[in-house]
Amino acid sequence: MVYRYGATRTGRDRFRVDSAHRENGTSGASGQETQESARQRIICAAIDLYGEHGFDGVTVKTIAQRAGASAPLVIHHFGSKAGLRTACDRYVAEQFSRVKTESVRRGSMPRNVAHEAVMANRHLVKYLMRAFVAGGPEVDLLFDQLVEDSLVYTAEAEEIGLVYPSRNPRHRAVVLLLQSFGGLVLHRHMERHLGMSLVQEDPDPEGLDAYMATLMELYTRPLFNAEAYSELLGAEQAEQAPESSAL
Amino acid sequence: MVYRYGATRTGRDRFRVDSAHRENGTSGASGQETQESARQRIICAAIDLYGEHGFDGVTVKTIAQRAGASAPLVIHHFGSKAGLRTACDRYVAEQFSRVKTESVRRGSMPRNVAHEAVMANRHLVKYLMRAFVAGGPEVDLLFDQLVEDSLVYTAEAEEIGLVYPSRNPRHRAVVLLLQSFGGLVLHRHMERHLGMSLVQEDPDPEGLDAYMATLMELYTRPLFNAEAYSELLGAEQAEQAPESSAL
DNA sequence: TGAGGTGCTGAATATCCGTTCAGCCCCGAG
DNA sequence: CTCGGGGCTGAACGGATATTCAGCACCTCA
Repeated sequence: MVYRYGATRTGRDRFRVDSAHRENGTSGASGQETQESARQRIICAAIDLYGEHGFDGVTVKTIAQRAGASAPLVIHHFGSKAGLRTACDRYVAEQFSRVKTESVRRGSMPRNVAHEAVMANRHLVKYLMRAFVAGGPEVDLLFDQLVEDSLVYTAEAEEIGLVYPSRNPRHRAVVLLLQSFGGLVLHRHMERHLGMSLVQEDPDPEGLDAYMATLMELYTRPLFNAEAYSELLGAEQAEQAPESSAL
Repeated sequence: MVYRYGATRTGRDRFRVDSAHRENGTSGASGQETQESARQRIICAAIDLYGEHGFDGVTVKTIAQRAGASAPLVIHHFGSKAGLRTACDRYVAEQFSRVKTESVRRGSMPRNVAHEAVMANRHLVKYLMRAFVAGGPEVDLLFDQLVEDSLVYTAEAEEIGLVYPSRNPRHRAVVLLLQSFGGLVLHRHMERHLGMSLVQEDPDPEGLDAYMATLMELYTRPLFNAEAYSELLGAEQAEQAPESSAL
């Protein structure tokens, strides 16, 4: 009963990381990998269940069962439930960095990296969203790295003329990242309203196209009329209202 | 030891709702309100603590202590912890609708409503973000109402010429709402990177201005060069990549 | 063959937490 | 004054859960 991510490898799954790639816990781990090590199975099960039900919605026993192991074994390997949590954080961070390095080695266009990486590793992303709202040292670091990567990619895109420059590229990167993740964290409501979300099992193409079209509209055309806005702002007497219904 | 929201009423607090406004549980509740009822105190304490630590991070006992009551009293009033949760959901939804109706009665510009409402009711917003990611009937309904409201406001803004029309206003409203809430849900990282967040205690003005400037830049000027983008898209052979690093 | 070590488990433990119970205080009605 | 009831509490209960413990199976090396 070995648990395995996903089902079939479609064309879009180029970016999926191999879940069987073992992260060596102790340096001299005597290799015995006729099949996935229990430690690895536990981590994968935990990531899936945590991503689905949140950190507090899953018991150690449930994770162990899903991994085909016993609860004490989980403790044996990770010391405690918190230890498992940080192990998962580390594992996810490592996998994401692997995705990144592999995609640059493959010479992919940077503009595809993030999106395809998300699509191909839903479990990891779902976990990551939970982790981002919960916070934690490992995961904060990962977020920071995403900001840096985003800055690099955006700069490259600027040079091609694909992206317009910003007065404060770093701030723009952070805000864009936060906004993008917002749609993932609240995928529940995205599913309810748009009929799809990026992390659901089988996103139907038309819903995805609708979402992408909306994003493209938002990002290729202005939303506010800047002149009308500042005009209106000047017309109102003392109302200090720097922003609009966009929160 | 009566717990009370906030401290002093500044000019910006026009939109704050009166936390003492009692929601009548049983219809014929014999009124005895020399001070805030315990039921109300418990709800306020729960909203604060839930918003701060999440639904699973707080015990009934903690809530009771904060409200100056005992754990059994919480159960006595709400039946169970889940009952308290739905009572909080209902209360928050009611407060938000109150904010809305009061602001329209006051004749405020709709474009200010959302932003100022957020600023003035941080506890409610913090709770709401937790509730949005957790989901639930009451809270889903509230989200849907926010979408509808946003549609109305945006339509009005369109007529003034403040906002440009969209091919699919509803989709745009949903995506904008999700993106905006993303920044609130992940306020942790917004604080770490921008030095402020909309739900923190005392947002320093310069950080807020920086954030607003970033938002305005994003919403008044295009981010992508549409021509360059579609050109690039046509140039690439079979790469089906509908979107970019914006996730 | 035996010793030791590793991976793993079932049962037991300790703790926490939501909930129940029996009863107190206080106030208003008869 | 007495009765009754509502608001409220301390103590106890029961279930769930992370963690510990003692030991089993198996494998390796002497």
